[in-house]
Amino acid sequence: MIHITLPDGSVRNFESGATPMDVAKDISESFARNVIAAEFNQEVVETSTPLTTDGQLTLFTWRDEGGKKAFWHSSAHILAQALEELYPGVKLWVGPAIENGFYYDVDLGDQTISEKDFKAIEDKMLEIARGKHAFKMREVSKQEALNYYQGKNEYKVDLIEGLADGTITFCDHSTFTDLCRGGHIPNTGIVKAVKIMSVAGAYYKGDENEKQLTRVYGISFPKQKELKEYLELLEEAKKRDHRKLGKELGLFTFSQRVGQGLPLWLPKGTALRERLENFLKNAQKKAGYEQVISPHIGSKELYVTSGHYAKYGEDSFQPIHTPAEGEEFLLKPMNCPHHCEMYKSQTWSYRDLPKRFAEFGTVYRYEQSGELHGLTRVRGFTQDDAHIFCTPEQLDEEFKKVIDLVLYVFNSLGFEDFLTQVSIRDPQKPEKYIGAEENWVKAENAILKAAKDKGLNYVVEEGEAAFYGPKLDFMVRDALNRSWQLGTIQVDYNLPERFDLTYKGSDNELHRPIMIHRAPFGSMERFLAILLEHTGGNFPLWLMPEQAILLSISEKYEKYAEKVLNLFENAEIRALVDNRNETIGKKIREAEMSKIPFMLIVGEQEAEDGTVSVRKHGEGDLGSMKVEDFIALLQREIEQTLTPFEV
RNA sequence: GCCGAUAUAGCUCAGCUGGCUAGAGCAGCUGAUUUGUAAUCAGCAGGUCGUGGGUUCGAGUCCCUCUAUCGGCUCCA
Repeated sequence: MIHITLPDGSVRNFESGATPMDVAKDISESFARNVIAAEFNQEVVETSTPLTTDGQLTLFTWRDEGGKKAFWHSSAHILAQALEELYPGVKLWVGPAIENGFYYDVDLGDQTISEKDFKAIEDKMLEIARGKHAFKMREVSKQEALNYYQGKNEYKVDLIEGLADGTITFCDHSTFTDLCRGGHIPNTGIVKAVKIMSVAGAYYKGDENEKQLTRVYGISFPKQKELKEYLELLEEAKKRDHRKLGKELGLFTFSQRVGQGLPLWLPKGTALRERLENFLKNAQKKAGYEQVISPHIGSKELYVTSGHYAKYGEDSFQPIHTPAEGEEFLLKPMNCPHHCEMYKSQTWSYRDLPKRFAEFGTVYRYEQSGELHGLTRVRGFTQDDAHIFCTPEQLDEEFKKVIDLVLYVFNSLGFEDFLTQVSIRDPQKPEKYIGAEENWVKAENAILKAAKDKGLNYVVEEGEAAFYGPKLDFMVRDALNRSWQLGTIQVDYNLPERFDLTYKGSDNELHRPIMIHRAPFGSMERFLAILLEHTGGNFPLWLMPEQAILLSISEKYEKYAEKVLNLFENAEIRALVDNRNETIGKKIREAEMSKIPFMLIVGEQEAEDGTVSVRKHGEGDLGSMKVEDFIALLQREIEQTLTPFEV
């Protein structure tokens, strides 16, 4: 019998010869699965090492974020050492763990790293790892720290100057030393697999005006197998890339000649998009919205009034001049000013409010070329925009109604795993925002209250607000786990002020309405992109461009196929017929690849019995059934995926 | 915009260190075949190798410009 002291101080008894893994299993099965290293009496041991004496055992896991962070942050140290050895004179800045892996920012001087150098870096890292060097923290005085880097590394010196004496620590392993706050695995030997993922430029201190350093991205694992699985996962994710699927499914395209960031919607993509629009229009109609339309350009004066011009004038497409009249116009970068003018087209009583103007408004923004990305970041896109003009008393209620609408949209499209974020001002940078302090406070409080009352699980982000007001954003991740803002709701006291919007109150005085900007999808382009990546192109049945395809065994059954198609059309089922002179195998293969949910094979048997032989995408043969039974089946499935919006 | 990489037929890709009329599969067209649950067979056609310039006896291949795309950074009303 041996006595093992666990990290929490408790002592347990085990048979002599028990391994750290046995101990871990004893604590919990799920814990054991995540053990990556064990330390016994301050010696790192294999998790399968038999323990024969009493002692203290520390287990390292990456069951939680902390474990992964320590593992990857330690790997960043190994990367830094490898870079120092391979690129003499390299100056290190920082090397944190990130969500998947780690990076290190370095100044390579006049040297460069490219993909063909990755293997050498990986080999060097593994060589260092195999040395099983312990990570040892030590405290140093500010002066010692400065002396160490003075004249050798201005980035570290700058870092240290911002730190308080007495809080500075170095971490050593092998012959390598780095300024570091800590959080490591016991030694380098636990890192068994590394992969350099990419190199990129990254601005020093994240500031565009500073020097650009080289950022080396990597990932590491305690087992080779896990690295392999991770890389396979990435390959899988690539298959769901909306740019690839959009091409394969014929939804949209881009043309170098039309211009970058300007998507071209093909017939299938347009049908899909229109279906999404109608879905939202229906819900909005129930929720008391009225559709409006505004033009694609507006006078520069309009955006000067709104304040957008001063803030974003240089980032817009530059003014269109009409020399004869001397006027200037901008391509519409947002719809709100237009809707404000619509509001001003007549006088309103408090009895008329809230007024809800909705528009699928196409806007144009001159995004920097390097920021463009498929359909998620484009220069011309359509917002499912609406502006609600309401009284201060109505604000809370209206805001909550909008949250309900956004949640309805997300639920109907299968987005369950979204984040909500309350974006407020950066108190350090008041110059970024317009409007009175008291209004900002009111607006921020209104959003926080609504989010709380609705039970949203939100995070608060300082400095993420729009320049005219705070917002509540709904974020969804793409196939590669990158987070994108989709739905947004914003409270605005400023535009009503700038446009001098009013309503007559019950006291017979004029009052200022409050404006809510909101877009449940965010933009049709980005929403569809993320939806594509989530579903891999297998959209909810109600949204599918083609819900069923009739595949004739041979051209002889064309008449019957057409007859069934007619029945479908009467039942408002979107279907088509593949009556080509091809084998049934080929027709099935192509229908499967184009992700049509139901394939209906019709041949001699079916024509005789008035049936279809049903094959479901991804599932296979369901057997044959009467045409009317299939119609009922399909309609039932649609009802299950699309519940109507309840106000 | 910045750093790095990439660009060959409608699509996916091959073309080694520069060397005879640039290849394949799929898609397309023509013909044969009339087919029972993920690719029937044969033939034909299709590319000024992203653009413009340069080096060279010779450039898809090497160098530069521009354009677009990809991974990041910065930005995102």
